[in-house]
Order: sequence, then structure tokens, then C-alpha cells
Amino acid sequence: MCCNTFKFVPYFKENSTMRYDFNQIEKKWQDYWAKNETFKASNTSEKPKYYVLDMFPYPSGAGLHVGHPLGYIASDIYARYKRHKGFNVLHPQGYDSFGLPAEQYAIQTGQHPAVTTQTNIKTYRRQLDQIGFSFDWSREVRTSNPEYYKWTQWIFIQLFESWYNNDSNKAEDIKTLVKLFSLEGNTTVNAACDDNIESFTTEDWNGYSSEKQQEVLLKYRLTYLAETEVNWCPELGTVLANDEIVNGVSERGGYPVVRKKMTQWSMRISAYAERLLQGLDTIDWTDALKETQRNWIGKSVGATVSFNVNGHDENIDVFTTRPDTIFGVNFMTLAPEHELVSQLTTEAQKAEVEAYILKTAKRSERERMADVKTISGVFTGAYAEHPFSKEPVQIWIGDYVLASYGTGAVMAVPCGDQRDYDFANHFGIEIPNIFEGVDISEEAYGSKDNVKIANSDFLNGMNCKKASKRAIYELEKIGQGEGKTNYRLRDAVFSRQRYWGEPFPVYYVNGMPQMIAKAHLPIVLPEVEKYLPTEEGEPPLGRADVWAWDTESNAVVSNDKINNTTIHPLELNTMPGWAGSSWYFFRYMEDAMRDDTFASEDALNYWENVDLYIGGSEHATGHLLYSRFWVKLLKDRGFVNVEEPFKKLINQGMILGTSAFVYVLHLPFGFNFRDGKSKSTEEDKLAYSSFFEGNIYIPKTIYDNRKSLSKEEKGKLTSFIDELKDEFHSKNPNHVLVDQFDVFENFESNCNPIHVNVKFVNSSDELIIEDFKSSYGNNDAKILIENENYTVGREVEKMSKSKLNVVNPDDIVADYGADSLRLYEMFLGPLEQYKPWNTAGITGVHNFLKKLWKLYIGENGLNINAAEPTKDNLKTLHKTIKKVQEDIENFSFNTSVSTFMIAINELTAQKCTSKEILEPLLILMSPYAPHIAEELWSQLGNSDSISKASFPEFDASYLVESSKEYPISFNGKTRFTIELSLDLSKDDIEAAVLANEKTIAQLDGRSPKKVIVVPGKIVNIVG
RNA sequence: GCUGAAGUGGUGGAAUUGGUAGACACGUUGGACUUAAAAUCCAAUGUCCAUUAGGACGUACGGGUUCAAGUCCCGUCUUCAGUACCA
Repeated sequence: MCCNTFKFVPYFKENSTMRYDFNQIEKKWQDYWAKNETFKASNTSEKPKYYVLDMFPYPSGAGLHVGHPLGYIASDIYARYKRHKGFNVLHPQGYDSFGLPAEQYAIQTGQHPAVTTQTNIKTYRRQLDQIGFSFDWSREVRTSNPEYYKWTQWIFIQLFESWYNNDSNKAEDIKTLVKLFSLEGNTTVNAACDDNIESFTTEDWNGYSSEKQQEVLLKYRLTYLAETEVNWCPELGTVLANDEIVNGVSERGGYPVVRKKMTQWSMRISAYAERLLQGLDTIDWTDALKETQRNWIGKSVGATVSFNVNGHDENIDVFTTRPDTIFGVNFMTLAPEHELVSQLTTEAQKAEVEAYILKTAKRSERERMADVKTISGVFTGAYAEHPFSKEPVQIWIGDYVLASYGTGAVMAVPCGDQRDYDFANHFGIEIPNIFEGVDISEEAYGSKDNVKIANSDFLNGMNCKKASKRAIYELEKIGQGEGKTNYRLRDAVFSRQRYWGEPFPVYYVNGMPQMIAKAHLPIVLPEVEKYLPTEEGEPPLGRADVWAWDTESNAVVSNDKINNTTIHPLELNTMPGWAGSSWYFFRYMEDAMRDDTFASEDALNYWENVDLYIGGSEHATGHLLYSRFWVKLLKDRGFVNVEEPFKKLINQGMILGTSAFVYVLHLPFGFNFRDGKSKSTEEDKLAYSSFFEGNIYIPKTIYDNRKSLSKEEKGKLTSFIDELKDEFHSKNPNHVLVDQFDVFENFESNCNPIHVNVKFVNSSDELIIEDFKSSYGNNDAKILIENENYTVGREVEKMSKSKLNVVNPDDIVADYGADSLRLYEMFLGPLEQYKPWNTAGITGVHNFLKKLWKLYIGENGLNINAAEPTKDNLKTLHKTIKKVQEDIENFSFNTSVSTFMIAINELTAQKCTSKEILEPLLILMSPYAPHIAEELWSQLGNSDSISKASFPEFDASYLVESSKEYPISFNGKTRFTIELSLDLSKDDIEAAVLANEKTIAQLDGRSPKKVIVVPGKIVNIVG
């Protein structure tokens, strides 16, 4: 190798003006679209509307990699297709620009998050623009802009001013609740509210101080302040939502999370549990996604049962899905944290119970979840009374019962629940059987099917369904229970102890939260010196000097003016990441960016909701659930007209990176120096370390066989090491290296794979050694080369910086063009699927575009004329129209790229020059490869953008065939084909096939038992 | 454990209602052009047997239904994703 300026040039640039100069063409048309506002949507149109939306990106500092645009390309194709089909399309884009990374960067560098966010957005915009998306940028949204978050704050106020009426099954103005209280007290009100609400009468209410009334109302509002046990992440200095925690550690950063009590804003999403569940049936989402949301909502139908405790006034309430098994109850278990535990425990058991509580409290939630095998618990010494049999029921505590679900207590039915069964077995509690003819000596019988209840008084002989109904009826009769539906869905904590988020429009008067009137919004994020929590543990906004609300001037004023009469402190928390993303799709509808409404009524009525939403499945339980919640609230309060935000939703799969590995052999000071002296000197060590600055790399083959190296491989390694020694010696004549130990001892642990940047690997998986060595830290690498090459290992992994497998779309666009990138991303495979990126494959679609170009533009210019199309030409065109249209409507974009290739291959072979064929073909391709389509379209003499052209009409008559190559099979195995007219009847076909000489030869004298003829399809001869 | 999705050549992936498995590409091999390389073009390419003609096998595995199964049914295994002492 002598050439050290080698660079991979994917395509030889001819010196002709007729070549496909994608860089020039793409720039030209991107400028044209921007200048002419080609994709600007109008809020008034005769055409039907269609709203195509991408989940907007968080502008991270790393910029886009090739995986990011996948969904955008798909939605862009669909948007462009819909325009060709005569729809008025809204296809906007924006940025989810509040968030943790910018804040953490700010903490590290002191750089204001607004500044880094601005920079990152610039990069994103440049990267997006060069891919040629048909976004209407005039409607761009940034969640961190005050003009935008003004409305996020406003929606928060609407939630505060709302309560959920379970009778009308919708949210209503809090004023209606106040009115109800003053007329009827709260006993007749059926509202979603906190659990621990005392009842009061009209007189009580009217006698309450205004502060007390505020306090009560807070328990009914759809967003409320509550002392909640939250997931506190000390490392991040903030609270995390359940869906921001993965396997007990924070989703971002992987830091530990602990439980902590804090006063926080919460969203009463649980009020909407049933509607969120029901709504799933009305929308066109994948089953997988709907199922995930159903699980998250976690509806279970059953009953609450109230047990009297012997010798106490207290009752213990439990929730069960199996009221039919009530007679199987012979003990109950409380969570260690249950509030009644200390009251109930007898003197005798006290020490043991307290020790147990202490022990479980020490274990983190995570440990408790991880360890499901160990059975532990302790008897409280107390007994409850069975509601029907009046038998005593032992009360235990055990950590298999979770305080956070249901009532934190269970009625144990050891014969019907495996956990209760195991618990009873472990502690020697009796296991009564209440199932007819079922053996429970080995395990509990958990199934509801094919079983009748026994030993259960009035339930005997009934099946589960009937028995459940009857049990609930009887419980209600004696006032010790009722039918109840439980949901797993918890209210969502809405406060974050962060800087870079929406400030709350809230100030506090004597500790009671007050909303700032709409007219004074937005409340703009204050400046702070540092983005860390304060020394007192307050959120970063605690560092702001100007962060108090003056109720007279209605302005944010300096903190030192706080007098608690007219000037009050403002809220120090900010809103979570999902606040801004829960309603942004409405803001895009507004074309004038009006300041007096989040979107005008006309705009909301016209665009309604998102017709097609494309994004990643990681938002299944976060963004997609919260958005649905907020939309329902806005609907209930009359601000929008739709119940669901996203009619159809597609999750694009992830594009994975193909990581490359090289294999390092560690020689941990494995050499002695022998230069006549007995000890090595500092000089020796320096010589050694400067020689071995780089790693030593061994071939993959040797690494793969590291457990049992062959003689040959050992020899190779030995001579490589000897070479290194010689080289060392020649560079350091005063020094000689000798082995300190046998390299082959513990060889396995002395070598391991490390990631190598995919930039240094060619399409044959060979390391480009020059490039690799010229990179930082590798110029002194010692590489054992086999057959003149070093082959890297490959593995498919998530694309990430740390895995050195990131492919930047900028490079792809520069080398192959945006149209190639768009086509290739689609060509890789089905949209929803996870698939690895392999840059080498892009030559396939790139060559296709060059072929396409050549079909239209010959050496002497345009190759197209008014020639009458041939039958074959028309057939190719129309079968392409049909297939592409079907594919786009089924979101099967990969197959339409193949269809284009087939069409161009066929038309090239047909030497087609007919404008009548080649012009409509461009429209078919323009959603996929818009730049080349625009260029050729204009070269054909069109003056308007191709995006304004209507989609070609499919005409089936061009595809009618007169004959068919029938596959002839014998016993289901195809042997040969015969061409027959499609006019033939079944009998004619049979006769023709049987008369054929190949058939006769195949039958070899046997007579067929049966002949199956499917006209137009196949002939099968049995016998 | 539960829920959902998926398993097809060396690779990415095609295959309407069951009807010629492997479309379209990548890669590989051979050839043409070239001083050479790149680019371009042509040919071959599921596996095995056979000089040819042709044959056998083949869609994770084991069964079944059918004239015919990648596709339908039963069972098993594997991978991925979500979720979990949820009472």
C-alpha cells in the first residue's frame, strides 16, 4: 500500500452535463420549494383535509443519525402521496425542546440551555432540509418558546379549574362543584377525588373559611397538590415518573431511584381510566400498542370486602377479583406499610412484627421485586371476622402484598391463589378446599373455568361467574362490601425539580396555590446563576432572584419584595417533559400563530385531529397516554371537538447499527528487559511504553478460537510476538525484550473485543488500516494481519456514539444524495420492523436512480418523445400504478421501491421513449425520490412543481392477458409449464394438459386418479 | 409467569383469498471494456446428487388438515419488545 490519500469514492463523476448530478439537483429543488412555499398548508380549501404528523424530535447535541429520519421519510411519502391524490395536507414539524440533556449540559458548562437548544435546532433543521421533506415550516412549534408554553401553562390552569363528575362522566368547571357543595354538601357528589375525604353538609361548607374551602377543593381538582411518595433520583436531583424508570434505575443515565415523600403537583389521570380504555376501541393503532396501554391502565373487576377486626373498631378493606372464593378465606395479609399494622399487633407479636417491618423497609423496592422466590411474613396476633361464617381469620403481614396496589391488604384464599398457597404452606396455615372435585395437594387452583364452588354455604354448586355475582349481592346486603373495579393506572406526578421546563403559572398565598390569570401569561422562565438545586435542596428555580408574583402589578418581581400580602412566592418546580408534547398537534393547526388562542376555532374545526401519526413505540405509555388524557379534558371543557388525538398510528422500527470489532491482546507488562543489567531502568520503561503506545490486535479467527488454539495459530502468534520483539530491538538497540510469562496461559482472559469506528471498515468487513492508524490513539497500533487484511467482527446493536457505529445522514447525502437515502431507508424492509443499517447496500438504489436518469436523459439530452406507447409499455406503467398505490396505502414502502426497479428495468429493456408513459411514472416516484422527479418533470417541459400533479389513474384494461403459463404439477410438485389461452374452459384445459407430450412422459403410462384445474392459476395431476 | 410480535439463501428482504418459494437488492464468482483501477455492461448464484438430461431436499422443530401449506390447525423450541409478587 503506497497511497495514503485513498478515499472511497462511490461514484465516478463523468465530465458530462447530462450526468445525474444529484447534489446540484437536490439543492436546486430544495431552494425552489422553500422559495415558493410549495408545501405551505392552507386552512381553507375545497379539498378534503389530511393531517400527517411525526412525533417531533428532541434536538440533541449529537444531531441526527440515519435511524432518525426513517419515520419522517415514511410520513413524507404518505403526505406527498395524499397531495397527489387531491387532499389538502397538513404536514408540520417542530421541536420538543425542553428536556434534561440540555440542562445537564448547562450544569457542566454553564451554557444557558436556551443557547444550546438553539444551536442544536439549527443543526437539526439543516440536516432535515437536505433530505427534502415536504414540511410546512411556517407552523413550526418549539415547546420551550414562551409563546408556546404560554398555552401549556393555560392548559394546566384548565386542569386546576376542573373536576371529574363520574355521573356525567366528564370533566366540569370547578365552579359547578362549588355550587353543588353549597347546595348539597359533598355526600351526593360522585366525583373522582382523593380517598380520604370527610363528608360535609351544606352548612359545613358554607361555614368553612375560604382557606378550608380551597383545601377541600384541591382534593377534587384534576391537578392537585399532594404529599406523595415519589421516585426520587438523587443523582439527577429530580422526581421521575414510573415510565421514566427502567428496571429500578432511571431511564436516562441509569441512576438509582429511591422512594421519598414530597409535595408535588399530580394529574388526576385515573379519573379518565375507563375512557382511556374504551377509546382504544375507536382508533386505528396496532394491537400491540393498544395492549400495552390496556396493561398500563390495568382494569380489574371484582369487589371490595370489609373485614371487622376482633376487639377493634377498625375494619380492613381488601380488593379481590374473586369474590366467589370468599369462603376459602382463612387468613389475610397486609402490606408491612399498612396503616393499621401497629394498632392491630398484639403485645406478644410486637417485637417480631417490628423487626420484620424494619427488615423490609431496608430493602429497596427493586430488591423486593427482584426477589420473588423467598416467602416471608409474620403473624400480627390479631384476628378478623369472616363476614359470613364469622370464623376468626388470622391477620398476617407479608411483603408480597404491595402497599401501592388496591388497599394494601388481601384476603388470602390459599386454595385458589398460588402466592397465598405458598404463604400458607410456608407458615403451616391450613388450606381449606372450596372447589368441587379439585385436587389441591400440589398447587392452588387458579383457573375460573370448569369448576364449581363447594363448602361455601349459599354459593355451593355455582360456577365462578354466578357465585361472584351472588357473593357481591350478599356482601352489599350486610354492608360489608360492594362490587368494584380497580385500575392499576396511578395519577401522574407533574412536578420536576428542574430548570429547563415550563414554569407553573402558580404562586402561593399561605401555602395555598393560586393560579395566575390568562391575561398575564406566559410566566417566563427566570434567569439563574447555576442550574443545580439549591444548598437547601430546593429546585433550581430557588436560585432565581426575580421570582415572586405581585398581585397588584400582575408581574414577576424581585424576591426581596415578598410581603405575603400583595407579593407572593412563585412555584419553584417546573413541568415534566410530557407537558409540552401533550397538545402540540393542536398548535400546528393554527396558521396565523395567534396570541389570543392556542388554535382558532376555525382551525380546530377544520383539521380536527391527526389522521396519521408516525413515531417510535417507546412512547406507548408516556406521551401517547398523556396526550389522550389532555385531549379528553380539552374536549370535556369545550375547547376542542375531538375525543382522541391520533386516529391512525404507526410505530416505525428502529434502524440498528452494524458495530465493528477489533480484538485486543493484552500484554500486561509481559516483558523483561535484558541488556546486560539485571534490573530494568526508567529509561527501559520509557522505551517500552513509547513502543507499546498503541494496542496489539489479533485476528478475529484467533479470538474466536481463543479457548482452544491450534498449533498453527499459536505459531502465528508466536512469530508475530517475535517480530514485535525484533522491531523493538532494532528501534532500541540497547534493549532486548523477553517473555515474562507464557502468552498462551490464560489466553482467553488476555484478549477481548473492542468497538472500532465503522468509518474505518470497508464493505468487505476489512479494516482500512491506514485510516484506522491515522485516528487518535491508534497510530502505533500493532496489527497481526492475515492474507494482507484484518477482518473485523460484526454485531448488530442499537446505533450509539459509544458503540462507534453511528452513520451520519450528512455523509450519505453528500456521497449518494437525499433521494438515494430516502429510497434506501424505505428499501431496507418493512417500516415497523427493526433492521440493521448497512451502507454498502445503498449502491443498489443509487444505481437504480442512475438507470432511471439514463432512461430519461441520453448522451445528447432528453430521450423522450411523443411516440405511441406499446402494449408492453402500458402494461408496465399500469401494473406499477396499481402496485405502488396499494403499497403506499398499506404502508409497504419497501415493496414499492422494488416495483420501481422492476418498472425501470422493463422500460429500459423495452427502449421506451414515450412521454405518455414516462411522465406519469415520475409522479408515482415523486413521493419517494422527489428531487429527481421534480428535475425530470421540469425537463419534460412542466413549469409547475410535480407535487401539484394528480396521481395517475390505474386502468385495468391494460393488464388483461390472453394466455397464461400454467404450472403443471404432479401430486403437488411443479414439473413444467404450458402456455394456454385464458379463454379455455376447465375441461378444455384438462384435455390440453393431458394431451401434452410432457404430461404423457411424466405419467409414464399411469392414468391419473384426479385432475385439479384452477383456471388462471394451476393444474395439479394426482396419481 | 403473562401479553404482543417474529423465526424464509451468505445478507436485507419478496410471496392477494392456501396455487410455480426465494421477487427486488446487497454480497460473492466468472467474463467484457481498460496499461491499470474506478465506473459501466453481461452471466452464474438455496443446498445436495448427476458430465448432461434430470433428480432429491428445502420457509425454526414435530405432527395434522388438503389435490396443493411459508400461508390453516395442534404441540414444541428460539429471539425481540412490553409488563409483573396487581390480589
